[in-house]
Amino acid sequence: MVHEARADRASGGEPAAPQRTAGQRSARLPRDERRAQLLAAAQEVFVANGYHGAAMDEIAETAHVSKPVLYQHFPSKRELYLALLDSHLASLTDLMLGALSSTTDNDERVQAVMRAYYRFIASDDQAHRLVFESDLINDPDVSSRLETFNKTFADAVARVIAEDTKLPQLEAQLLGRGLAGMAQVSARYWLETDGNLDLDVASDLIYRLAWRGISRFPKES
Amino acid sequence: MVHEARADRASGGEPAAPQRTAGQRSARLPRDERRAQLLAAAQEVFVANGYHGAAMDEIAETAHVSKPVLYQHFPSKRELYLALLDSHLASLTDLMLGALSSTTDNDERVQAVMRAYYRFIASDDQAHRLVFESDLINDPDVSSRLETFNKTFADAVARVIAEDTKLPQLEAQLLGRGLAGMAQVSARYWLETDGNLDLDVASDLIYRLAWRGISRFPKES
DNA sequence: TCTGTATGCCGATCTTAATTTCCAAAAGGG
DNA sequence: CCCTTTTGGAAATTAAGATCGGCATACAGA
Repeated sequence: MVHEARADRASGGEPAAPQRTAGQRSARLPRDERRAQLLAAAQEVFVANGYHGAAMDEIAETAHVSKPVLYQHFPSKRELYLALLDSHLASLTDLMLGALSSTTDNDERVQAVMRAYYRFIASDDQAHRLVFESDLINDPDVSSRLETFNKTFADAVARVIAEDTKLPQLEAQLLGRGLAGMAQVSARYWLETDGNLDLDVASDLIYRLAWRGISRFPKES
Repeated sequence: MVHEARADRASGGEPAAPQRTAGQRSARLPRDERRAQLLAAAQEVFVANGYHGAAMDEIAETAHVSKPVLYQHFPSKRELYLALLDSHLASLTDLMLGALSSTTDNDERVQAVMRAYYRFIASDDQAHRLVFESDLINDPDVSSRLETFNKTFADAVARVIAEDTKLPQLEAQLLGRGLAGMAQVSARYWLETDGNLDLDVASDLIYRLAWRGISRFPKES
């Protein structure tokens, strides 16, 4: 059951239709399109199995392509993973910073950020599994990229906090990290119990929890 | 440079002293002690390299023991890891539930829980890296154990929240998960920037953030 | 239309690395 | 002194990442 669909190339040169039916090896593709397709296949397999659980064999198979093709586009499994991670982190960063600059009111800012976070987690490519549940965290490149993102995000939140509470940098940053963690963890939990709670209801709940916590935060208890 | 410390056995049978100097292969040990020693060595290597980065070779070497000895105590690398994970999760659960039952005042409860969390993260065996930064999360056994712990903890917090706010189960649980995430993430950040902020100061900051957020949480904004 | 060239693609290996096991030697108790 | 238990060197096994050489296809220019 390995070579079930190979007759197309062996049976003469008749090019017939340029597009093949699903389940076949793909026809020749321009480099860019092939690359995009490989990334999509890798995304699927990485999300389903994690980095270590994913085999290059399976990624190639998912893309209906042989392994050498994969290696013509990405020098290694690790590079392939990093390409996906970078792409997701870039778009997530855009979402976050966009939400932060969507208003000048800090209250609304927190609400917008939380909602953006939930939207990202809910996005149907399950990018969050690659980003927040990576099993390659020990790789220095992976952890440094994640740390860069977390810092960017937490610092932005910390600025809002510092502005609203006059708390010193260091402490505002700790709170920023805490709120970032709250968003991440609660959103992932919400996703698993989806159907029970609407996205906006859930993210608003967390937003109110966060905002009540930080607004006019007292320096002494 | 692989077998640098192997002269003891090759150079005649002279048993000399029953205990060896450090760096040598160990003497015979009662089964329990040997097991404990192996667990300690595994803990060290797993923490330093993650599950996938850790080699049974290195664990055996760290314990000054050969690989077959390791396999006489643990049937596989995975079982060895699970034994450690179980042990850490059990003690963490104890810490949490202990903190929750240390008082009947919800305000103080939250403070005690946060402090306990920070203490666990700060514990010098770095157990938190095995628990919260595992690169074996895709293993069903690992993730189910983690989920069990998270549920236990978040449910306990959710009970406090429900009591204080009259919020429905579902929403209280979401907030519970969020606060658990806040504790985890902020504590790990705090650990990395240690020296800048005292444990009690940091955990109190987070506790106040959490308590302000949840106490008398309004059902409508 | 014919031919040369560059590009895309694949089957079949190669290689490495890490877990797991085999078997003979040593240690210690009765 | 023998017999059971424990130990380690070395090797078997497996699995997965990475590669080699050749074949087919599209297309440009004559």
